[in-house]
Amino acid sequence: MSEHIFIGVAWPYANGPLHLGHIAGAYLPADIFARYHRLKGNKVLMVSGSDQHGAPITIRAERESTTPQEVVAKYHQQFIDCWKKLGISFDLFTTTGTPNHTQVTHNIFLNLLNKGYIYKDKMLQAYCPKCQRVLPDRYLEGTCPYCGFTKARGDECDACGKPLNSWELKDLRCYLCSTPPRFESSEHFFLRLPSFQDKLTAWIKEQTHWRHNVLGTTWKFLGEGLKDRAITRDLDWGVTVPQSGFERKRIYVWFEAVIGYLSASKEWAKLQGDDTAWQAFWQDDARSFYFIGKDNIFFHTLVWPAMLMGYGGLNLPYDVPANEFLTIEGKKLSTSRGWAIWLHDYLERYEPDPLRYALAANMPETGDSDFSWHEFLRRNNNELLATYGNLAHRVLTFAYRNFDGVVPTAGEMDERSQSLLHGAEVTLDGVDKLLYHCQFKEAVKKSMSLAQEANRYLDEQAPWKTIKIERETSAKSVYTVLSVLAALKTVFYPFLPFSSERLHSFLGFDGSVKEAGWKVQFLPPGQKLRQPQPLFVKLDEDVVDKESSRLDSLSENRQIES
RNA sequence: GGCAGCGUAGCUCAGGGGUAGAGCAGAGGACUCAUAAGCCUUUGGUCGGUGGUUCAAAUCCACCCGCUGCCA
Repeated sequence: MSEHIFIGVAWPYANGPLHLGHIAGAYLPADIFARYHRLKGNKVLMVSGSDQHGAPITIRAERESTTPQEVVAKYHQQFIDCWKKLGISFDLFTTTGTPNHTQVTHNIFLNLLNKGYIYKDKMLQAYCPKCQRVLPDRYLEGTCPYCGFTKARGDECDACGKPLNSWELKDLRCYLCSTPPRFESSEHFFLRLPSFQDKLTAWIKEQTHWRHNVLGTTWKFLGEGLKDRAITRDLDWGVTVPQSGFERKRIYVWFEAVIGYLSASKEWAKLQGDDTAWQAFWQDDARSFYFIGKDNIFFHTLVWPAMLMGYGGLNLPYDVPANEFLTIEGKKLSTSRGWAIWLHDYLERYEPDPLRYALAANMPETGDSDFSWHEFLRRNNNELLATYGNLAHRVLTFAYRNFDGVVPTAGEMDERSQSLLHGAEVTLDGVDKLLYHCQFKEAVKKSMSLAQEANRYLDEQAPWKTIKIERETSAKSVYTVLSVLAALKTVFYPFLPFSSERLHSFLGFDGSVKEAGWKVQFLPPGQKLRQPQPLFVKLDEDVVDKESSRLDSLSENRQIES
């Protein structure tokens, strides 16, 4: 039976390029999951988009003497290019800047307002008279009252780690121009999160299938007690507030960005020519999955569900398989210090599949994990290429040369060969279950072990020997391994779509792996093979040194600049 | 500071009350179809530290140390 699977992926902030942490954390697992479900014959809707609002973008635009719209457009285009090159198969990747998004946001805002989940109140805000801008906490700087650090931010002291309220700081000033701010009273809307506390608690209790880290974080927030949160800001860049008197205010990004999941679904439906097509993914038995980094858990397990509960009639998340963080060469990623590997930069120089493999095989599912160029090289050369790529290449070239370029007729299958074919089906089944439960790392491992088993079989059978004595025996072994390759291109498809498609074609199939479905696609004897080529490129050892020094120099330059 | 997660073989990571696991790296071997890839065998860890609960702890508890994140 075909299922409806909604996949929401964290909205990247259109303020800078994407790095490997973003990919390992959200985009790659989401794409693996989407491809898997499509192959299973399920209906998948995977959406996301550029988050284009918020103060950092306006400030960046001012610094670069351009407009927020131009900053956003630049990165939005870069994101789209990256998705294409890396094979992240969104059904729609839009932005929060569409009229549709504004309309959907207004609809939810007014709905929650009418039901009393949103109320109006006054709050004090810091305002910089020189920048003529309301200053969010992190744009305030001053001296920490606890440790005396002179560059503490309005929300937290970087030196002693204490959380702060901006008015506690001594010598308070604007982070951008050092002018002392003045505090003004301003009217804003607030979301009554506490009124969802009980319902959320009851709902979270049922989510026993969620990851431990996600549940742990969620319970922590519930335990502390939810608090009301402002959902509007004094800004001019953002989604407008549909209330008179609020013409110069905008909806706070955190509130409208999560609504993007719904507005993107509606936009997708319109593009399909069926305005109601989104409903099948948001109602009834449809299950929704949200792929995010651990920093985003609060918004996806509590805030967004609360908004949905208040709104009514739409499915709450079925799962939020948040990943932990990726470190680079053992050090934490830092965009401001230039300690990052940028996706667009990687894709200019290397193939997508090896990266997908390296990140999936070591995905930060249960804890932070590390990416190093040495490890990347090893994964590519010793696992991907040596175990899987070489298996494909040795069998395909052997069949191509010795059996007239066609799939040989197997003849009678012995027990060993049958058990390997059975093993292929067991693997398919096992990977199926693992992917169903979002256990990506295990799924890669299990897939690779099938390739290992096939290598072992091939060595035992030695068709290169038997072909000199008994052609049928050799044909049987070759046929068996070709069938295992057919299974491998299927199990690996979610992880390695590009090489799977190539293998699919070398095996003589037409069309895409997608159409073949999640099953061992046995080869018709006599099917014409295509001239095989190596699936993966061996990387030279000096890649490690080159990339490491590149990383160091980028990082140093960045520090000199700032 | 509070809270959460993590700390397991040289490296990257699984496991999670009952004789320590995988892959890679290292060592030895047989083979040669293949991108000098593959296969077999093998070295290697008192599971961050100290206490405690238990017949039994890497696994539970307490405290400590280190790393990471969150504090809306």
